[in-house]
Amino acid sequence: MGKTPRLEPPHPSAYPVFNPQSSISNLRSSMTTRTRFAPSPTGYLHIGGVRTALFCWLLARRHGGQFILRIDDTDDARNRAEAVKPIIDGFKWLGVDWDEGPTADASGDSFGPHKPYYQGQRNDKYEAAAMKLLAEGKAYPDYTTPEQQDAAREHAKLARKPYVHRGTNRDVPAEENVRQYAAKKAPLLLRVDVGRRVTFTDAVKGKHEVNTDTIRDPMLLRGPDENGLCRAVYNFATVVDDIDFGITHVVRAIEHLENTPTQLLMYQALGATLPTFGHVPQVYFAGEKMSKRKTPKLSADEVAKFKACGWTDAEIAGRDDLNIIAVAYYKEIGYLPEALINYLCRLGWSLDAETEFMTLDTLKANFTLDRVTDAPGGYDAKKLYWIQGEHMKLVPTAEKVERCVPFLKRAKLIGDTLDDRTRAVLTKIVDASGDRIKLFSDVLAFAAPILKSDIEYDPKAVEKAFKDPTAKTLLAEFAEMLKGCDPFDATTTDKAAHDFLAPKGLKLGAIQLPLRVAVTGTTSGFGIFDTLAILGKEAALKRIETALAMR
RNA sequence: UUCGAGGUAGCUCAGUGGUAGAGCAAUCGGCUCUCACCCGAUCGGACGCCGGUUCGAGCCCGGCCCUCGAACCCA
Repeated sequence: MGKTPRLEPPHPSAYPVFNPQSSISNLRSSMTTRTRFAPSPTGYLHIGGVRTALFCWLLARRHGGQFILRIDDTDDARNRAEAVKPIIDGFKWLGVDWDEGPTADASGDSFGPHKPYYQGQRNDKYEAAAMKLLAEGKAYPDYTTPEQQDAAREHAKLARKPYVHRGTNRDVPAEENVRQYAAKKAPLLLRVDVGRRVTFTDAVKGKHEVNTDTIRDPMLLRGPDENGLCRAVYNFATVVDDIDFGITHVVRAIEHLENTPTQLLMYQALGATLPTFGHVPQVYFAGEKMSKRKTPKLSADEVAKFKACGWTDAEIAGRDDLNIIAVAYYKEIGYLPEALINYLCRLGWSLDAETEFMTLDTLKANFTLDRVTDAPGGYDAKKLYWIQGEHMKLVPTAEKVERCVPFLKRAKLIGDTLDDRTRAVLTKIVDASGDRIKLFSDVLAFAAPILKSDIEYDPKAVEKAFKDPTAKTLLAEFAEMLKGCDPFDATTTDKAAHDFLAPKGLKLGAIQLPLRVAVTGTTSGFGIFDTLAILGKEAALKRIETALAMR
């Protein structure tokens, strides 16, 4: 060990830190927790990313700090509003709010003391930081040709050794490098001192130690592009920004763990205090990293569900984010944001040995990095669905109605404006449906048979209900009794049914199915007497008549 | 190939040297009006393998196996 530099994270009270770009952050309270989530604009919000973002957000909220959103678009081709919008919309839907970052309209503007928060708009800062390192002799231009580098890489491969790149001007004096770089731009590399060890403690994964011999001289700035612009590479842009923003906890996906020693050297070169790092394990699907490509397309059932919601085949086909990997899918099929949040947080993190269901308040009050698990977690759709059901039980009827409305409108079961009478009917339907509505889109299955004026009889249901020839006779007799029911409410018709069946020695089962199919066209639904009541006497009797006349 | 991270019930996770746990799923039963809800029960495990330390190992040590990830002028 001896003279080995140790890059242990400081005690939290050591914040705030050196900040090369701004003096504002030096005024921060030393106890502030600042976290960030930095998605690259891919055009959809990945649920694995959401989980990481949730951890960051919860950490900031728990400690009264700030959560910052940053768009990592150093690869400038991706810097387009349409690629950012779905990400921002996803967070808005989830209710994950950010204290600084891109504006909610995804116009490319930012808000907050360190704006802009788009890396594509911050290259001047990266260049300034890199020039400082160049002048100090900590960075140097590399004039290695691609051919030379390929050859070196091939050589290392044959020798079965990892390729560790060192550039041409590594040992050239600082002033000379400044002169050469001014004359001819090239990739700018950080000089890594060999023969040293970098150690750090990850808040999730524990102690890590790396020998600098295995760390290549990392690129800070790329060589000039066709416009002569030298754009920063991810690793460097991230470090410059995290320092500038005063990030205290860098929580990100495990694949960044191996970037960390390199970034630590950058922090050191820039003279900055280190944040705490926490690397969270991946979300798996079927045993590997969850990705759009590996994830199943919509099932036939799901497609049917979307179509019932009023989607056309073309609309479904036109949305590549209708996929369990993207947040949009959950929104469109009617999940509750708090259920997705609960599930995602539970995936790879635990409150204790048994708690599965957690409200947002519980999460905000209890989230800690040290209970993030080491092992990757597999996505489990059934578990999510169960959690959804649990959260749905807590939603009051009025709110449930409100949140079902967009689905009913889309399916054209109700008009664009909602009158009081329709709202009253919907309330009755939602109320009668009870816990059967797991997803908001489920409301359609219960509402459609009642709201549609032209009843659609499912042939299979009809077959099943009237297979027994006595069914129609019974139903016709019972219809006569229904005519006399006044008021036509569930209690009255229920009593009528029992009065009708008891003398015959029959139970409700004898008439339940034919009656249900006659008035709804399907075999399932909520309570049959609730159904009759919501339908009203006239419509109910008319439907029974129609059913009796069939075949 | 090199480096890194994992492996406890079908799945997600607890288990911090002292008799292997929870939820979900599955199966069965009860309730009811079909489903859902609710209630009850059942099924679940050589803790990846081998060895070592220990009175005692899922936990500590060593080796191996398997899985995943990284090794880009991607992020």
